[in-house]
Amino acid sequence: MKSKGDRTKQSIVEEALAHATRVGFEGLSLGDLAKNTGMSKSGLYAHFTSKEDLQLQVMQLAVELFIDTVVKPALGTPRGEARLRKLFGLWFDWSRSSFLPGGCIFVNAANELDDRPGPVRDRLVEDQRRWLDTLARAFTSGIEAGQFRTDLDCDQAAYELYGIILAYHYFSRLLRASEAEARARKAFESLLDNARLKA
Amino acid sequence: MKSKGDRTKQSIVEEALAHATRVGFEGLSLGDLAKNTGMSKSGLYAHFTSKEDLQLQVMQLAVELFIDTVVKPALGTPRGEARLRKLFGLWFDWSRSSFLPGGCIFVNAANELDDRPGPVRDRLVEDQRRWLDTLARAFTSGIEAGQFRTDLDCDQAAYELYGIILAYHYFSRLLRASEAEARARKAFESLLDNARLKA
DNA sequence: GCGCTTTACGACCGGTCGTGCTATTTTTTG
DNA sequence: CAAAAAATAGCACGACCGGTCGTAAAGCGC
Repeated sequence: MKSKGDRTKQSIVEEALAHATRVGFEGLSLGDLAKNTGMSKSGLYAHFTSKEDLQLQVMQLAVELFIDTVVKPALGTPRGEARLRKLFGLWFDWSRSSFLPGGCIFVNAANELDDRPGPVRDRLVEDQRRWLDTLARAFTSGIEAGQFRTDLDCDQAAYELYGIILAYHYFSRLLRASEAEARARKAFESLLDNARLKA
Repeated sequence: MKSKGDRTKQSIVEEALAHATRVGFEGLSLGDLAKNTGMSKSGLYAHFTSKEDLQLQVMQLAVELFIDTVVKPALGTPRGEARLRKLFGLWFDWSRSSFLPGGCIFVNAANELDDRPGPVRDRLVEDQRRWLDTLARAFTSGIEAGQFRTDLDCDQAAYELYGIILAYHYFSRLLRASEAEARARKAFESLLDNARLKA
């Protein structure tokens, strides 16, 4: 029941998402997008009320894709350490998915928007809080399952885990370091080790 | 023996550095800079051969300031753990210094330039490699001083340390989380703990 | 304080930006 | 198949972009 307009709009936003991973949200240009989608600038623009509207829809699509690729599939694995491993592994798939030629859009956006107030930033912050909460809760579940120390600071663990993810992004994207993933996985194991109950 | 031109040029680059921490290197606009420095656009532009030239000089200044505020002062403390602590502490001063209202310029630039080839990116990569090497060597010194495990993977430790720094930047700048520094320091202690010789 | 050099200015270039408005084409519906 | 509705194109706008002029003023060694 999707109209023609809905379909073209979807493809525009997808193209914009891919482009945004490379040039950022502000770097998106309606002219470029029109060229890449084979449309006229005005024909493309008619689907949105403003550039900011476009940016918001890109964020929206990114969040939906992230939930589909990372969060939902992980819900199928048992709580605690197993789910944590799954989340971590799926994040690599996400950050390398064909939708995101420039790497994780959230990591890119976090840096670009941290000093630019507005609805796009607000939306990002909201969703990132949710994601960190998901990570923290995975640690909490690990405690409840008897896998992790009862005195584990779960928010702290989520902080450190996200640090590992950010470092991976930095090493692989800026430095083009081939060992980036191995380093991230090693750090992850070390983090889990510290969280575990000691014999 | 500094001429008038040298002085104004310096103040332009300083202003550009501060501005770049908020809007990025590409976001720098000659018109805005001219307004902020009270000059005409053409008068300002006469000091540079191109916008890219300006960007390179901003990078250059940032590196010099970083070496002065972080690297050099740390050389005064003994190698190994003490120096590592000093480097870590000084980095906070750096990232909050008045030169950088938008946070560490290197963290911002890393994300902005990771997909934009060119001399500015090349320069950044070179300097960031040096910085990571400094961190790794601090760990090596800790081994030689008998403070850390002999089987410690120093590059891995540098990776994880930079992850902590990146997470701090993310938590404080995007999420405006007041506990960001405390989290970073706790993670740092945990990293050192893992590096230390076990009893 | 003369005269050369450095520094800064205002005007202006071609180009691209986001964003309207109107016409035309295409899709959907009765 | 025609009428209504939706989608797209064409065109123009004001603003701003990086960059180039020729020229005037300020700095400075002699």
